[in-house]
Amino acid sequence: MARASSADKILEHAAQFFAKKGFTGTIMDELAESAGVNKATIYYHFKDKRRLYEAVLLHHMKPMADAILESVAQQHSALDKLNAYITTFAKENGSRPHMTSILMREVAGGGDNMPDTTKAQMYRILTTIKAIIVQGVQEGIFVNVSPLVIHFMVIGSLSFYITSEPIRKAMVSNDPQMQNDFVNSTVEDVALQLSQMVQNALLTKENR
Amino acid sequence: MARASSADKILEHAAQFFAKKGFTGTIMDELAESAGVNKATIYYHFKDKRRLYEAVLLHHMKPMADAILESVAQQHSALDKLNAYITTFAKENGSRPHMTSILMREVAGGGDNMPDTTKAQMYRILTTIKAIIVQGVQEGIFVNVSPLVIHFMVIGSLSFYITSEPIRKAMVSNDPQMQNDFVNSTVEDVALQLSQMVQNALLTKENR
Amino acid sequence: MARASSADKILEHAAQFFAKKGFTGTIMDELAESAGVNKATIYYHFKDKRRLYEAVLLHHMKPMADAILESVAQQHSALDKLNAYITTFAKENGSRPHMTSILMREVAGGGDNMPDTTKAQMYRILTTIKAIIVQGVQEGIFVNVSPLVIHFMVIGSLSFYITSEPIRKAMVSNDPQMQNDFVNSTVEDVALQLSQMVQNALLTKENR
Amino acid sequence: MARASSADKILEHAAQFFAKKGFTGTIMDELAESAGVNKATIYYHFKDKRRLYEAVLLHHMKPMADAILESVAQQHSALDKLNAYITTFAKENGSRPHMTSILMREVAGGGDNMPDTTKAQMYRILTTIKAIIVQGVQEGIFVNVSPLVIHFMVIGSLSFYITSEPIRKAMVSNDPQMQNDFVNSTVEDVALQLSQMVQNALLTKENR
DNA sequence: TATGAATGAGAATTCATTCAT
DNA sequence: GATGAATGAATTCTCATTCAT
Repeated sequence: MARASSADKILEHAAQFFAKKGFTGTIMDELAESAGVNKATIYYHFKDKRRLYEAVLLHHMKPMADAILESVAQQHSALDKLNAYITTFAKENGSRPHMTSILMREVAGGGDNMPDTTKAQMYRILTTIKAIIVQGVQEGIFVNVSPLVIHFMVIGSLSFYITSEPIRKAMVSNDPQMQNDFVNSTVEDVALQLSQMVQNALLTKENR
Repeated sequence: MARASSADKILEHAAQFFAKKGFTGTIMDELAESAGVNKATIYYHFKDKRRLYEAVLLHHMKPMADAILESVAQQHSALDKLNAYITTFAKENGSRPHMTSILMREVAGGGDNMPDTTKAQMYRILTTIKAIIVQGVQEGIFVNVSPLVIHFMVIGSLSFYITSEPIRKAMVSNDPQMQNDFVNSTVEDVALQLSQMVQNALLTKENR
Repeated sequence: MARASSADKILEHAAQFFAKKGFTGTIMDELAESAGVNKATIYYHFKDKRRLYEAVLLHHMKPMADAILESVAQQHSALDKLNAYITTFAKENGSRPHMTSILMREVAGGGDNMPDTTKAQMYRILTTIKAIIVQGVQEGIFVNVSPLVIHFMVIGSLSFYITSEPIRKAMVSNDPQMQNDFVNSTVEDVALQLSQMVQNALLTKENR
Repeated sequence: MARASSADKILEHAAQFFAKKGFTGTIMDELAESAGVNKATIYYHFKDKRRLYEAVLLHHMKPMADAILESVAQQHSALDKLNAYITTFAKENGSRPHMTSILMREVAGGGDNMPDTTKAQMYRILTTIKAIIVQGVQEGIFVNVSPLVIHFMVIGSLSFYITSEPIRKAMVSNDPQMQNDFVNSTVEDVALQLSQMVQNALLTKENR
């Protein structure tokens, strides 16, 4: 396997930094050192900090959205699609925790510096959940509920769960009793419980 | 009513800036101009940027946690407490959207910048939901589920809902059809739906 | 007399640097050190390098153009005006050699980064010589010649004379015989000779 | 005709850049792109920026000085020599406007960056005008005047005329009336008028 | 309380130059 | 001859903070 190129290393470390420190909190000097390249090399490949940021987002968002849409497309019933949606969303975000953090910051900041390419991918994901719910309602198995609420319930729950890991760890270090409740679970566990809850919330009485 | 003091104006505009731009993204010069005060005046009142940040958080977090704990304390059954928890959390955050954004950023960043006073308030809130669920399980009406998952479901859903408003607006401006689904709803609506869903998820079959 | 303010000191040293090194050749660090102020102080007063440059030009160009127009206005005949024009132009430039250098660079570069305010002052000067020549032609004492050629003859000769001093000195250091011809003369001398020549060139035969 | 070699293209574009932007203002990346070659190719051919600059100057200065000295040498009387000097100087510079700009910048900057080879050529030109005037004085047809003043009058007038073309064009674009005076003339025209004026200035009364 | 001026310590970006291929 | 990648050394600009008034 080929050694990771400079550009790849930069992209990888940049994702970590942007996640942990945010855009303004990320310092190019530190990033360069962390990635093991000269600072000017970052500029050679990405022109400037903002474009590096955009490159990082693009690098993750498209595959993530692709994975979600694909896994949903492979299912037929609205219920299976919903589960696929939640599961894949959880899996993708769980394996790209940096991206989750970055997107949370973007949401918190009103998305003002979210590149259009990223917005486009978010829109694809949002459109997908909407279609699933519309289908479920037509199938007569879902109550008529705002797709938006469902969407935010899913991404909100999972995003907070994924990104809150360090905080949870810090919290329980003061209170070992909470260890079990707060730390020892996986994204998959949470996704499963979430699936169950969302089903309970969405399914009409006669379909539960 | 007394004219807002310099310190109050600073606090107010600082909350906006920290929410919109984050801690590192907030520039003291811009804050001063926005608040209509001299930059040195900020330093006179708050010593430095970090202490200003802490003042902003403290200013909002304590009342918020107080309100939640109080409203929960006024209820007796676990179910009523749960509803009070969700409703008050939603109301408090809905009226302090800046705080919601700031906390989301903190979570995204691993809480490294979060002052201990803020952590303490978050801990109070977290402890409350845990107690509610424990009570519900003891009452035999709740299934035994991780309080953490419930907590993140609530704060995740609501936080994303509240903070995503500008993004949602931007999204629908391209697609007026989505207007109804994506924008025309209130935090209260969402809190109600969320309450219902969380109940469905938590209540044992015989209690639904 | 008040001590020179930081802004004044910066302006003064900046003129020297821009004259000697050009815009791109001027290094803010060096300028700050030379002016005895902190680098950030330059930015505090002038925002950025370009605006500092513009401030320097504005600071000199307006008084220079004013002086020329005034001295011309005090004369009545075209011939006296012409002499006033040349003499004042020479005196003003002789006492602001930095400005002369800066303007030469601007001319050499096509004026692309000459601020509009500077262009406006140059235009005033150019308009003045034109009016003088038109008047002289109407008075019947000047031959009909392009004012532009006269203008460039005057500013070209004087600008080269003024700015070439260091080069001339360097040249004669190799050839002491040339000392007399090349160095020992003043701007006033040259202006006088120039006046004489321009008169000879402009006056109709019967008026010489 | 052979396709221009890389080195030729570089030399050509470098002259443009050095004229338009100056030495420090010329950026190797931009030059490479403009010349359509890889940046490293410039270094392959010219070693470094300074040597490229020297190559550009040498490429033009020697032929220019040669042409002037030759054309002067073909004349016998001081008057004819003077005319040849002015005419050839104008023609050479008119056909190498980049060189004129570069030399103006050098003069403006005190010649610190001027390579010795270039200084040598300038010295040849300067020596020539001096010899012409000395001869004219000996012939009894020229008044005794500083050759330096004559020299600067000639090169100043012509240099400003040649290099100011873009500025003049910009000026008249606002004032079409000036079109005729300011733009529609050629270097040859100006050289002719200049010759006439310099003759009037130099010739003793009885020889005019 | 409040402020205009000033600044030290960064932080982003630039740019001439080199080098392996 | 030529080039894409990489870099060291600047260089411009920023920003939290201080201080005299």
